[in-house]
Amino acid sequence: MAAFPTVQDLAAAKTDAVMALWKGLGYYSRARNLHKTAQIIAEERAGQLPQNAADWATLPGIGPYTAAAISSICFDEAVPVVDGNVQRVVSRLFDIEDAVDRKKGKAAVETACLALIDARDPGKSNQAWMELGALVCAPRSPRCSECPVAEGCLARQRGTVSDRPVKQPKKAPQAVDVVFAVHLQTGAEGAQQWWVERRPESGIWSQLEAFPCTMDMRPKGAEKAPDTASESPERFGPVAHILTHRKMTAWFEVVASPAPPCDGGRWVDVKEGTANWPRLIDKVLPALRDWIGKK
DNA sequence: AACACGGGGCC
DNA sequence: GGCCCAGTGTT
Repeated sequence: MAAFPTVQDLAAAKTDAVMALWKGLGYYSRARNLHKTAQIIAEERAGQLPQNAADWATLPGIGPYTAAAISSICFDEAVPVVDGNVQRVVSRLFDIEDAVDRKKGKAAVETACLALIDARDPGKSNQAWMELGALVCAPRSPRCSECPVAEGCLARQRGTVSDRPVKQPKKAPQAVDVVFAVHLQTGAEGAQQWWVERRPESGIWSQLEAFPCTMDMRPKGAEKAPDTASESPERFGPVAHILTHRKMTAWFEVVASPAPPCDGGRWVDVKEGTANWPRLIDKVLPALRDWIGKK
């Protein structure tokens, strides 16, 4: 607000300036979308803000939650603001058995919310329900004795508070075997170097650098690495690494074949050289250097 | 519907 | 130190 007090200021700002202020907050696409939205409002809408939730939701970065929050708080529109807190409060109040992150359960929460909005001040009402979830109707150890609506809470009457909200069971991360090919050479100055390639634009580790690698999904249910992939004098590993949806097991194999010359690849000093590594590689680098040194 | 984004809170 | 959280956009 200090740097860009008006929509016009934000619209006129350089992307770098916006990103610099956002630094450290995460979710950088939000800053880009905010900037884009300011430009749309300033340049295509003559500086006029949308006046209702449906119109707000057409702008980049504004989804149902933000559209409802802005419209109810700023324009007194009686639309429910459904965030994680409200999902919890409402699913307990009405003891909703459907998963709140599925269509049916979402709709049930939304419908119940409509009955909860105080039309005298929709913005305050929405903020109150969110705050109730944040401070009283906590995920664990909710303070039911301090809750102003405990009397009418169905989950409390039925003893299902700790079972609400129901969420769709998330599927187990898939097991993946990764074999990195470590090509080595002795550089012009006599330093040992390894071959590093830029990752593709999309998919895992995009924008980063890594050793060339193959990735094999393990058959469903297979937890242990197949014997053929297990430890051998030729490869360093196994290295376990967990991502949001993948459970990786990695090996690093020094290969005899010459490094594949390609655009976006380069030789990096094993000792000093740095690259934009994925965390998986970053964390094993010291041990990997050690292992190569002993070979 | 599944997944990525990136920090912070919590155990 | 690892696990989970939660809106939005993309696939």
